[in-house]
Amino acid sequence: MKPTLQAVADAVGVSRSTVSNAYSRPDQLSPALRTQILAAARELGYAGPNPTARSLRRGFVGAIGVLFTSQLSYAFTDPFAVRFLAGVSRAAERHGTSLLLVPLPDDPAGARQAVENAAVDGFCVYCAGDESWALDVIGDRGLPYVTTAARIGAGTDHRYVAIDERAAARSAAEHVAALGHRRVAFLGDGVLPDAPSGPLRLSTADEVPHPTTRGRLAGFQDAFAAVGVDWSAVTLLTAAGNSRAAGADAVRDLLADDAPPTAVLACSDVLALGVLDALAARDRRTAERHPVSVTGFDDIPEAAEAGLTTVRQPAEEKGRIATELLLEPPADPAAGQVLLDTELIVRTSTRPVRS
Amino acid sequence: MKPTLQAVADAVGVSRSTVSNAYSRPDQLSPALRTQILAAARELGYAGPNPTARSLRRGFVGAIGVLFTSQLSYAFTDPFAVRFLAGVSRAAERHGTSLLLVPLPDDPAGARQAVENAAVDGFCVYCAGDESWALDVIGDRGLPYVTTAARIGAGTDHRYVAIDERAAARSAAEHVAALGHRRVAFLGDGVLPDAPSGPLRLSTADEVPHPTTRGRLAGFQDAFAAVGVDWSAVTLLTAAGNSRAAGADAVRDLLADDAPPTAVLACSDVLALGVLDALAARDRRTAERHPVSVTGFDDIPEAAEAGLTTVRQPAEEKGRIATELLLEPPADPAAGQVLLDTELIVRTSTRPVRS
DNA sequence: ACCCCCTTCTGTATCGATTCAGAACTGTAT
DNA sequence: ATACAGTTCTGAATCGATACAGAAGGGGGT
Repeated sequence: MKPTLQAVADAVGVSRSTVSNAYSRPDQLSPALRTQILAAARELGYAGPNPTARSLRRGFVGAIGVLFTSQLSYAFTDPFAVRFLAGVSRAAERHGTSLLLVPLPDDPAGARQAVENAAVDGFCVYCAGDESWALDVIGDRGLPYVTTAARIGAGTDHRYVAIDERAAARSAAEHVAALGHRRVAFLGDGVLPDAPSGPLRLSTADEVPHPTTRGRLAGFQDAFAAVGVDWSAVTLLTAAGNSRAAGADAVRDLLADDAPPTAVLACSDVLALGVLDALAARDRRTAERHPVSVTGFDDIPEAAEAGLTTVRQPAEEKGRIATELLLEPPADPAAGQVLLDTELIVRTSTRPVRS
Repeated sequence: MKPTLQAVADAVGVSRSTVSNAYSRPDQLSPALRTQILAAARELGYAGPNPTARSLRRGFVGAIGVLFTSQLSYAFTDPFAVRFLAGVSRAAERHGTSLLLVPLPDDPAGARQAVENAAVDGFCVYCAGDESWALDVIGDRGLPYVTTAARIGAGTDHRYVAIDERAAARSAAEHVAALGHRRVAFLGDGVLPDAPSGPLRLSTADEVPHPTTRGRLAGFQDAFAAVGVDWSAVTLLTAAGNSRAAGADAVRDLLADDAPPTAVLACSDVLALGVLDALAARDRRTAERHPVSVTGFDDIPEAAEAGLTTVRQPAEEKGRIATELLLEPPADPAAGQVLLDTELIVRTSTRPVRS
């Protein structure tokens, strides 16, 4: 059995409080006694106060939870999420706060419990699906949280760091529209939950449950509606998961059409890269006859190498700011609602439509 | 003030134990009462048992610590570390265990405390520097740990998942030697602590403190010694940090020499990519006059795109196995010491020396 | 000498739950 | 009617520390 504070106190012949002070408040006892206590502790193999007991008594933990509303291991697959995490860890590092990555089981009850049982002082929620249930649980626990998307219907004290998804997506779509493209496809991840990869019919973007995807699709729609391309004229594609493979799967059949779209607008770089993969896999003649422009979203490092036209959003900064917002809440609630700038990065994956 | 278990008990008119059972051992009370208790809890805004108190009483936490013996944010910068983390998270996910990423302050005392204060059931230690102090602290706390490198002088019960660094490095060096290269440079990260980027003199690889780097340098040396190239004839380079920029910095001066080495063997892909950057930055004439072969180590995704010859080690598997070893220790201690296979991947960055 | 203050240390209450032996109650077999 | 076995619930002890009010001891000023 590992020795406790009490054991050390007994060994030295002082009270528990004094030993506690030796560790946590050195100014409360004489240096000589402190040295003696620490020596005795080493002797006994006491490695310092039990973190759990300390947290219980002190009322705080020194760790924040990071929640991905999707598989945790997915977070390490998406370069954007990794950059976000890098930002989070940088801010946490500065505050001496640890990061608790909480995996969420697939079943709702289990996921709920995971959030209830996390020993943390607050949550940084990376929105990648339906997270409102989690925010409710966190709220019930009385813990603060910060999200990466504005929560609809939340009060003015709700802190978040987001981008204007719709405007950002529109900027990409306007660029593509300006190049003359009129027969286009929109590609999103999980546009409708559980829908298989491939085309989908939807009367309006409002039907998409996930707010980020909804916003981006709406932005695409805005730009094309402005040049007279009706929503019903665009092909809407969904991918089963935000992965390169899923992106490729989603467009494969469409590309085999007689008259495939001249441009595909994807809701993420990862999906867009998958589209590029699928395009590269076509035979030479098809590729020449039907060139396809592609845009992504996020501007992950791989996008530059692939020459992908995309919308850049500052990933690391998003993570860093979110964490800072959580760890040191601004006095002014308005300062807790951050909208980051985005920038259209034009590369070689978008070209004028062949006339 | 958030309600406690006691508050719920009082509201329903039962004992604390019963409320506790309602959450943790549903079979210990009648379904009717349980329903009533949960309803009352919801009513009061009680979000379930306090995780910290529960951990204290139960004696375990449900989280494992992940320790990078370097800046935590660095972990998200190195693709190899990210793949490793992906493996860790996959295994943790399956066990319903959370991951506590602990940032280590620069000062030794603070770093020690960070390890002492982490509320976890065990540690997964990613070796990337000097970690023996941390292992000592973890051991003193009576917690289990798994490392990514064999610990010298550790007992047969020490669990780790590693590769044969020396043999792996030798395989790369033999390939380069077979291509006829004799004037070569070895490049490592932090070959000597605090040494600035650039050349270094060392009488033997044994002087390198970090075991991984030491093993790899020794492996390089083995192969070249076998073809008659003495240790004193190779240029030893150190980089200040495992980054592309540091790798480029380390070789820049050397490349400007009249007779630069014909090959650079790096201890990581990240450094090797930096070398490629530096090579690409030379003017055309120099590049043609002095072609340089380059090898890396790890086989990160970027290596393939860059055509980098490298030694592949299974990153995700390393993380996954390490975590499994921690969470479900094998009965047979020998099964706790895993050596993974490596494979030399020959690409275009190595070519026969010009005769 | 006396009083007061300051430093150093002690004792007790407390953080919020879980555990486990046993009490109370119910129903069943004898 | 009695004993016995289950089920359901209770109470006290416990996990390992920290906070805070106050006791003890030492020194300076008058």
